Amino acid sequence: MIDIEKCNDDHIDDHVDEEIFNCLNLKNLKSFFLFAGAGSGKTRTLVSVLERFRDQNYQQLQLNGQRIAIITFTNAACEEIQRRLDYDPLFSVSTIHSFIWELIREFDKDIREWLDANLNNQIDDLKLQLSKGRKGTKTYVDRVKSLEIKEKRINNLENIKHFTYNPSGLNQSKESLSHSEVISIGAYFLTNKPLMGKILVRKFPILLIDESQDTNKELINAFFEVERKNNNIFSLGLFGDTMQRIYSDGEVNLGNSLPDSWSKPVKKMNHRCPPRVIKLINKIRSTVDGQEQRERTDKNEGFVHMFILHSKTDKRNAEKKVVQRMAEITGDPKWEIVDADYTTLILEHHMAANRLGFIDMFEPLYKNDKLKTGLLDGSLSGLQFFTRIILPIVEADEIGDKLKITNITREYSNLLKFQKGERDQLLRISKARGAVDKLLSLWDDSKDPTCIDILQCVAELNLFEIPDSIFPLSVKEKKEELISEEITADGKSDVLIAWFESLNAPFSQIRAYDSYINDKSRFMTHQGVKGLEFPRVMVIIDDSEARGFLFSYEKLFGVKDKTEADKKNENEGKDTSIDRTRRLFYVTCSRAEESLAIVAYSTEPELVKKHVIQEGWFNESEVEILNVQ
DNA sequence: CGACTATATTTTTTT
DNA sequence: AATATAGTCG
Repeated sequence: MIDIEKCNDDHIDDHVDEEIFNCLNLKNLKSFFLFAGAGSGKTRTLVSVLERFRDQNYQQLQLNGQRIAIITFTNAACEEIQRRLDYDPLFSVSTIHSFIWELIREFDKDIREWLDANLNNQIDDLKLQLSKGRKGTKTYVDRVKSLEIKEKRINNLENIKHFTYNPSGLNQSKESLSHSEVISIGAYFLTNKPLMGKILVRKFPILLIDESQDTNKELINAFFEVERKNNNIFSLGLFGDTMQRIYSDGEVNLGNSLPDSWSKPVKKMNHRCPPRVIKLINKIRSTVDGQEQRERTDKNEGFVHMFILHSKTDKRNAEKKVVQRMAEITGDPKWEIVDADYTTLILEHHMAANRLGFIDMFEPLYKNDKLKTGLLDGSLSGLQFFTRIILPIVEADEIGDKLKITNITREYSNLLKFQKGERDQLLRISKARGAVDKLLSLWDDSKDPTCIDILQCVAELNLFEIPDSIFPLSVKEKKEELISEEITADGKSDVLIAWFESLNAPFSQIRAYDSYINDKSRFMTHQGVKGLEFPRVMVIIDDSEARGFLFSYEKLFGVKDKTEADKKNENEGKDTSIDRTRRLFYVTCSRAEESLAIVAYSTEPELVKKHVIQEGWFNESEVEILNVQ
């Protein structure tokens, strides 16, 4: 009897699909806010409702030349939804940035006007700051530079026929808008230019927004405005969970003051996490809004375990130990080091670089603003030289795959680009083979050559073309010249010095970097895992290693007291850094499908232990202070 | 020397 | 957006 009731529990959210489907009636469109927590099957709802909608309305939309827009926060989420909708062109699935860009890109004249006004404001601000600030400091120099750039840009505005959107640190063209400009322009146009709203509604009668709690607040309010003006002919559908708001420009009170006409379905189930994890996240949430998720009846209980270590512990050893303990506790061999399959969540990228061992090549490039984005998305040509040519050759050599080496060489090497009807092809092939062998001899006796060594070797052999960005480093004994360039310190030598420092790292770091950037490693950031799920999750918490200032786990865990700013925010009913950290903690914990390990480095392990037990997050038996050398 | 002020630090988003 | 630290003023 009880079992049957429980089984039905797994389906308590089924009515939600129906409710949303009813909003999407083209004759009388209605907006909705779906409260959908972690693992609530939000994407499944989205997909099944849209498929049903398509079956009934395909022709009419086709006839009107209309589509359904679904906008997501990250590319990962965008791809996932596209895939699950079978890449049907009826659905325009895009990130919020590309969606807004597509909306505004034709309006060059209006963009120019907006930019002119916006740049003028910024220039005024900068001038004010310059007049108040101290001279000769780094910030002063940066401000002067920034002012120059902005003045140049504003003077050049009238020459720009078409604006573009390809902001990457290095080759940012004069025509390009930045990420935040695109969003701000979109919000401004939607609010102040009625035509824009009409175009939007005409093209996309239905607009669904994933992770709406993190959508830029000006923009989300602009969408609300469009919705208000287009009752019944436009449906705005928001999917979100306020507890998972982890970016600072989301609308704080989203969902609190929605018009009565909106449908407000709530999903209660969590289909992802095991009962023990759900108990934990409900508890973490209890002081915020008391919303509780229900567990599935068909899941194993699952595991949560917290390991507390002193901040000065050796982290590699500590985390090895944690993994061993998790294997013992859960009896799950996938926590074992031998065939490990768990995901480690770090707060900031450099924490992954430390753990995967590529910090030496990472840090110099990361510090340089022009190289930072390219480093993180793997698009730097100077690194692709190593990751796409050298690394595959080295890996092919390790398994003795001669054919693969030849293929890579043929694809990239100058030595194997034949003229038509050229003679002596065999000679050149053997020459190229000899050159590759020479290059590979750098790894003889299990040596780990530096990237500079490899670069110079390749240059000497004339084996592969060397990207412009690192070409100056391919000439041997260039070091002194670099240092003299440093003294002149123009922008370009900054970049070159960063490259020089980075490429002094051993090549093995390139392999580690490549695995991280191309998602082959087990590491992800706390903020980057939004919407994702993994069977085994290890959350690394370490304020002392983190550099940012947005989150403070030491405060959340009761080690550090509330600051004046926290008390002030609390009194004014505003978000405090503790609230913010709690939400991030909630997001990371709610990724786990089977077992969850929290690894907290603290200056006061005993205090942390006391606090997390007192909060009711963990039982005594689930918390251990590890002493690792 | 105490009091005050300026500065640096992070995540995600594109073609 | 919050705070530790470095720097400056009286």
